[in-house]
Amino acid sequence: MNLELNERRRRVLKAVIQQYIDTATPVASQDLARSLGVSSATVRNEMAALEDAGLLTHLHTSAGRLPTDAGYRFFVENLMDRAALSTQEQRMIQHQFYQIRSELNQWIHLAAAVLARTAQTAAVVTPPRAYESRFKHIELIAINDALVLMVLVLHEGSVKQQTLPADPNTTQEQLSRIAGRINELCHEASARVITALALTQPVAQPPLSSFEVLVIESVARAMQQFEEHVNELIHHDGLLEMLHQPEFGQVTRVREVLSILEGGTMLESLIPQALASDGVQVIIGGEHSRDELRDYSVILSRYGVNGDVAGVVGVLGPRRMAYPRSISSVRYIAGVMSDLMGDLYGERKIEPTE
Amino acid sequence: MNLELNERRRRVLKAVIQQYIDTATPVASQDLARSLGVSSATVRNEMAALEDAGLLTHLHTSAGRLPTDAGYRFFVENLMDRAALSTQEQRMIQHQFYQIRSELNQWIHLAAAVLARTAQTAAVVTPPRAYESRFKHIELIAINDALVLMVLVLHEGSVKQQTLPADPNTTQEQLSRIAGRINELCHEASARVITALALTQPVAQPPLSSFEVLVIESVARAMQQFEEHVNELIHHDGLLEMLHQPEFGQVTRVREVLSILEGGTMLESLIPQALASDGVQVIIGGEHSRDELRDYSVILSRYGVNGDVAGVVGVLGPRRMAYPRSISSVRYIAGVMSDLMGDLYGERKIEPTE
DNA sequence: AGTTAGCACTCGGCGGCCAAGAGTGCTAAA
DNA sequence: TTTAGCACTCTTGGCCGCCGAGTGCTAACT
Repeated sequence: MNLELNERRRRVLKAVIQQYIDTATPVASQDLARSLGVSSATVRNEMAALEDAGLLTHLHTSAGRLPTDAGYRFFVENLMDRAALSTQEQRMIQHQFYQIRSELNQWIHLAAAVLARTAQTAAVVTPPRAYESRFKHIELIAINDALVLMVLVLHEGSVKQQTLPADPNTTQEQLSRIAGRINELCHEASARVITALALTQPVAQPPLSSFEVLVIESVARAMQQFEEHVNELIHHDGLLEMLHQPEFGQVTRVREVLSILEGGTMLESLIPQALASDGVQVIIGGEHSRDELRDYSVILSRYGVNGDVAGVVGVLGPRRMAYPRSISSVRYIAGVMSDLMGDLYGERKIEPTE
Repeated sequence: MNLELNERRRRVLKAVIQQYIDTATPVASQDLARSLGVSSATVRNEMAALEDAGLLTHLHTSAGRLPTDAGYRFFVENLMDRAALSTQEQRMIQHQFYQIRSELNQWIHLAAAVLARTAQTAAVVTPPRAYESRFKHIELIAINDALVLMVLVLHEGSVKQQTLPADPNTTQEQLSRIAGRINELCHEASARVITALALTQPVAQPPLSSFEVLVIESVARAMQQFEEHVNELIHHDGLLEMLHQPEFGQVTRVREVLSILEGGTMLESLIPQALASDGVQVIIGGEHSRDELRDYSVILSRYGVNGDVAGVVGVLGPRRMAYPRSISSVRYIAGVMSDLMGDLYGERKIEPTE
């Protein structure tokens, strides 16, 4: 399709899209005549041709032109200028991540906030998730006579906590010994292996106490739950900024976007796809498989350590989105997060256990 | 003021408010005439008297009446029927909390979700916070050659995690020994005490290594940060439900409420106040000190263990809020959460260290 | 004195109408 | 191939008048 367009026609298309993204109003032939050095009539002819090609439309006869999904797609793929972040912006972002580098669970908050601000739309981030979680460490801490706090650390660095009932007279030393034993038994094991361990009492000396079995079962359950639910957690930010866009003039739109962000829409179709692909994904309006996304565009990228742990960052906005800027922002943030995770996991490789 | 109102006048006020809460449209004298057994003219006279008393208004001459802030206040304090949750609802809620009783950090999510659903507005919940955090336990786990994951457990059960740089050749056994030593040194100490510990190298044998000092400093900093920032985390839910209310017909309202929930408005004035008071607080429209809250009502309650750890649950909604139902819901959820926390902390009392 | 029927009056909301303006499509000339 | 000119289309905003809802007041009734 791109071969059919001569240079001037491309220029017209590009100008229409850029101006429409900028002003949110259909662009008239007059608007482009001066900057292109031709008359408005000529521009109209070109526009009509672009409309025949399916790249532009208009809402009614006497209205200016605006891009179709195909128009945006062509723009994103062939026309747009890369809008790299300024070095100053890059430094600021780097600096913010550097400041919280040690607090892993704040990464996604920061990423969403920064992305929402630089791309000027709603941002979504899922926490990093290992392809298969592995047990790293467990700790048992007496809370009171009857309760024990179990802190479970997984290989990719996530920490889960849970309380367990305990025998009234268990001391902290006993708990530490039990934790030590379980740490050895479960060393580097996957959820499946640990589940098996809890079921088939292993030939261990001395045999496992009922409390030890309980702990192992809890570990297995927590790891399973984690694997199942971790990427159901989508953090988002920047909704407020996006509401300033004119497409959110009526509340039904707001409800729509809220239920996309907080309902399961993103998870069910977009996130898995982004996890499975390389590079930055751009999905425009009607290209979505889901009807409720028809009026929105989404830009997503995987981040993380190759073949190890990964999550997704991206933005959601109206079809009329600042694609160049948004794409650059998503790419950049994904890069920064990947680098950070590389520092954490880089030196180590998970090798298959069997 | 409540003495001036005779029985029938109270009935009229109550009926007006209940119907207005229900329908969101000003109520006409005709609407009440039948149910009160008098003519509409009589009702009009009563309404005019209630308007003189400042409890009702109307938007223009030919419109029905609606309550003023003072009217709502009088209703909440003298007129409304307590709307206890049905035993079935109570059982459902209890059950849901029971299912996640072991996962402390999910409490606030569940509380917000349940509250939003039962009260049918936006719910806000802050995590529990101890009046003064105390050190409980620390664990150091090798992540890779150069990084250590520090897991810090505070007395009230919250868990903080952080990565630290380490000497390249530190083994897990060494780390465990260091953790053990720090656990003894910091036992039950407050942030202040630990900060002092890091500064004034204590007379310890053998003297603290530079890594040990780093860990202690990190613990102190994490505890301080926690104390300062913990109730800056407000979780909210139910925004989407609330947007169905007719007062959110225009997007500016939505923006308003979003910036109340996500900006600092709640934290700065409402949360501290709720933490400092007993029972359920109801603040109606213009009673708020903050201008941006003028069109909203807030119902808040502290929850937690007496004198130990506490957080806040509550709802935010339009002035025209289902007060009876919302108040009961907030009270009930606060009770459930307090009970749960009692199970965790009840058996133990924090005694002052000096 | 309290209650009620009756009635005039007020005000918002809605639909219809018109004029203005924006922008196109087409035609014919350069 | 480009462009000037012009008729045509469609939206937008303002204005007008009607209708209905609901009140406030007065006078009659109990």
